[in-house]
Amino acid sequence: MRERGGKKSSGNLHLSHTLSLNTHTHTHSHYCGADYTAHTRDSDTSNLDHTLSRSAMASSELSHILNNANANLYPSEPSLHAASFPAMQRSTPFNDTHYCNNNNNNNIHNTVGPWQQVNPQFWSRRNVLDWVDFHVEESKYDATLLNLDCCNMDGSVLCSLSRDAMMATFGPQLGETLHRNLENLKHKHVEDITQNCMLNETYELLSSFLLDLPQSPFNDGPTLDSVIVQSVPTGNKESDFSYYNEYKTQLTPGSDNGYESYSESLQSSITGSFLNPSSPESAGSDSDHEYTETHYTYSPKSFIKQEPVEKKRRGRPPKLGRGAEHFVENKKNKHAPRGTHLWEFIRDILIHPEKNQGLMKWEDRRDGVFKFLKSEAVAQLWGQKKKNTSMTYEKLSRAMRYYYKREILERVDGRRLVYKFGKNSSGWKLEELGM
DNA sequence: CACGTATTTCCTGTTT
DNA sequence: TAAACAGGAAATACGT
Repeated sequence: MRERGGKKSSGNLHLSHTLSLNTHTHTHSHYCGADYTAHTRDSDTSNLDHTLSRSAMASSELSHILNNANANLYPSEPSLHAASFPAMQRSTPFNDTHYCNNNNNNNIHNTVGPWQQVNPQFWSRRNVLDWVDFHVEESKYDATLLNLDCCNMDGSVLCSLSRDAMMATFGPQLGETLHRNLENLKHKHVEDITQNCMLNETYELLSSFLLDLPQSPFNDGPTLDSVIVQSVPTGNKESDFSYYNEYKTQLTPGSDNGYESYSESLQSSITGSFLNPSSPESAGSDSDHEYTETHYTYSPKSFIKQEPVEKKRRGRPPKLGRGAEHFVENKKNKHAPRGTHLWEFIRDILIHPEKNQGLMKWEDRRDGVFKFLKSEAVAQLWGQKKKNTSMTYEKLSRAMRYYYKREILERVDGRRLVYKFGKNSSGWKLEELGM
């Protein structure tokens, strides 16, 4: 699993091995597809994945990529388990060069792990471990100086660590390297998500998208480039991440299942692209959030946390950046188009079962009862749509609960992750959809 | 600018 | 025990 081009670990401790011996928290081969006996899964999800994997094979390259990823992540599917990462790597602009921008090792091109494909936020503990291990080896750091317990965290926890926490955890030397690399990975992943999103929307949905824009400047003869350029975020991504990091003070340990983490991140970055062609925000740009950051100064002996310059923002993040606002204004005058609200977003995922890749499913199609299968992935997708990287299912579900009172949703008691559309919702019934 | 709406964030407590 | 669920309270963006 940690082949990395056959490179030997030059006397350094293999962290992943050591830690897994200590903790027994890891299942094996989350992403290599070699050993898949350890996984057990919800049968609902499993069945759905079978279905979706089949249907997904038909169309785009991204679907193909997703299947390959699923094969690695859900290796219990016998027909798919042989597929491997090359397709994924091809699909993402995320490359070794970028990843390796902090070091000069020649072996690097062969030694990066699958974790590099994935938003660090979704890393499993195993991924975190591999990532730390990689840097320990690259920097010839003496791993015996590391407290292995400190590596026992998943990506969401890792991402929530501030710079000084990283230093404290991994020591000044390694901590600095890791911090810098993590920031790069996070930033790069945001770009990847955006690019994936744009390309999918553009290629898959360009015609309907443009047809939907009677007032758009594109009527003069839009080009793919013009769409993409207008859609690329211009905001300060760093602020988005610090926003996320600083808010995530309560560290909720994420799933420890590597396959799930991979899957969810892929679904966040890939599946989301298919959804809501008419949503303005999905084509919008980052806003110039002015979230204040906590600043740190470093001195050899101490880390001094400086007080934030301003108070931290709370509540709803800005919908769109200025550039995109412009764009959307042209797109549709004034009124919020279909897909703007959370319940519409959820509905739109549900009414495109062939494209939702197992994020959600109908429990009772006629009654409008549905279930979140990958709640955190849906939340991430919603966050992606709203340009809010800190969205979680917990927060999304709070918004869902507000719908009960408005009768957009009805309660479904005793069933976790299950909701039902209420009388004030629309657009989901078979009749309404002409089916 | 005030106000209403629709979240988003945070929190405490409860249930599964 | 962790993950969901429930809702109150407050913050925030955005439209009117």
